[in-house]
Amino acid sequence: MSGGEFNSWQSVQAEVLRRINAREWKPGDFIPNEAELSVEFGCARATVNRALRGLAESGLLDRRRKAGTRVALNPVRKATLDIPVIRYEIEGKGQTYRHTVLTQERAVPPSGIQARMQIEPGVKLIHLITLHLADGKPYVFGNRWINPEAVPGIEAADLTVKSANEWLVANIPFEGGDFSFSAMTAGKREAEILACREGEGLFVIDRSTWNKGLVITSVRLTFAPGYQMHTKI
Amino acid sequence: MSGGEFNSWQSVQAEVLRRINAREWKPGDFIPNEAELSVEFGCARATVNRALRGLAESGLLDRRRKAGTRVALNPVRKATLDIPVIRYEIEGKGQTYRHTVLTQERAVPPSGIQARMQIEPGVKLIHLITLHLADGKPYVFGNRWINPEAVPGIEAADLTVKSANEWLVANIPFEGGDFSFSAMTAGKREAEILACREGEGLFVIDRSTWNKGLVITSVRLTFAPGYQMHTKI
DNA sequence: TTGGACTATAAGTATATACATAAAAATCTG
DNA sequence: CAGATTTTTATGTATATACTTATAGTCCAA
Repeated sequence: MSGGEFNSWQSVQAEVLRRINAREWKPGDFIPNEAELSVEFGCARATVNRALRGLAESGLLDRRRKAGTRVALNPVRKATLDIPVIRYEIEGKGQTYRHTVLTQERAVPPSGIQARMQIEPGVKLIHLITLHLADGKPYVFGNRWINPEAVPGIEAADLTVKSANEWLVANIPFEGGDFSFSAMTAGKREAEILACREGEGLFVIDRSTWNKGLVITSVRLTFAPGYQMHTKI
Repeated sequence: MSGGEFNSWQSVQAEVLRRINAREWKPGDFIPNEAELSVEFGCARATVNRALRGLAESGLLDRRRKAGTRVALNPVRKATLDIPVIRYEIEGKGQTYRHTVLTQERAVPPSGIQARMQIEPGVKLIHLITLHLADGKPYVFGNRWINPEAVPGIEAADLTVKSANEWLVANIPFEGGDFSFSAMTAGKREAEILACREGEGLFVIDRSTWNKGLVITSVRLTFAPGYQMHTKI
């Protein structure tokens, strides 16, 4: 072979992709090793490595040392989705953003939150209910618990000016977070706040962020009807 | 500085992350260029490049040729989520999987589907309603349209044995897909199929996949109440 | 003052080489 | 023959070097 010249990792990747799609290399098949491919493609092994690594990261190839590289059997595709700050999301659509703090208090969290945030029983957290509006219409409301232990300076911050989320991302570093996406049924409270009917299906994001083993904050975002999250692979 | 030795891209990445978290490099700041960092860290520029590229991919750094590298101002964090085949998802939880085809027909799609799949008006597609069960209980139901034009062999396939999704991922290569996640309110039909109450909030995934410019299939997955998608960053 | 050409710069990439590491396969040992 | 040990091998990574490419910034001319 080696009719074509492959002198960039992108072209190598494209060719490998083509072979997978054309079923020249079928799911489960081992493909030639990097050394062989680099000879066939007329490029350095590092170039092949770069190309294959990308495909492995996206779940299309399985690679193991010594064993080799094979086309993934069950293509668990990985989609990446952007988690924007709500203000940017709204302003990005050309709408005006506003947010209001409905309540702010110190309180002992319910047991679910307590467990998720790994808080000792009886410890009080900051509890914040906020509403974000797009063009004046309710967009999403947030039910947020903040661990003041993990967030120096939060007491002094005026969260009515900048939203808690924005204040946190701007001031408190974090290592990771976890997200869950689900749906709920609008109860009386949600219907009131989001100006929708009781019983409507609402999109919900639960998010916790942590740093140095301490959970900083845990928030449930309940979106007004019609909200969609979008991504592609 | 250069007190510590950084001889792996992971350690360089960790150190850069630490500086960002410690606000030594603040959001919006330009950080030293690769050449300078490689001197400071006592490693090759390629190693620094590898480290920074990873952080840029995850949205924490903005990199532009000539301009340089800066700490991202609005940290649009990118979460990756796995899109598994439903059978694996269910079996992975230790439950038994079963699926049934409720209806299968050829029909002209509604205009929304027609537009999304870029189908000429009046062309008939394969329309498939399926239900996936976990431990015998309704888990998700799929409302799927398949473009037979793009899927050779679909007519001959028995989709009651293998689910349409599995058949497609096993037999038809695809280049990309797009996903949207949302919530809906259970109507009479959904309530019946999923054995839930009318008016419950349900999690919905709409997915289209394409190859060579042709949309292969478009499906709406409506999940039984309680379904959650999970990811972390 | 604008707009196009030029230049300097930082990231992006390719390559040969060398060594590290995980793990499959082969070999040795009790 | 089971279990431990060694060998082999494919991927993973580091490095020096060289070249490519995008583009911010500058300069000059219309």
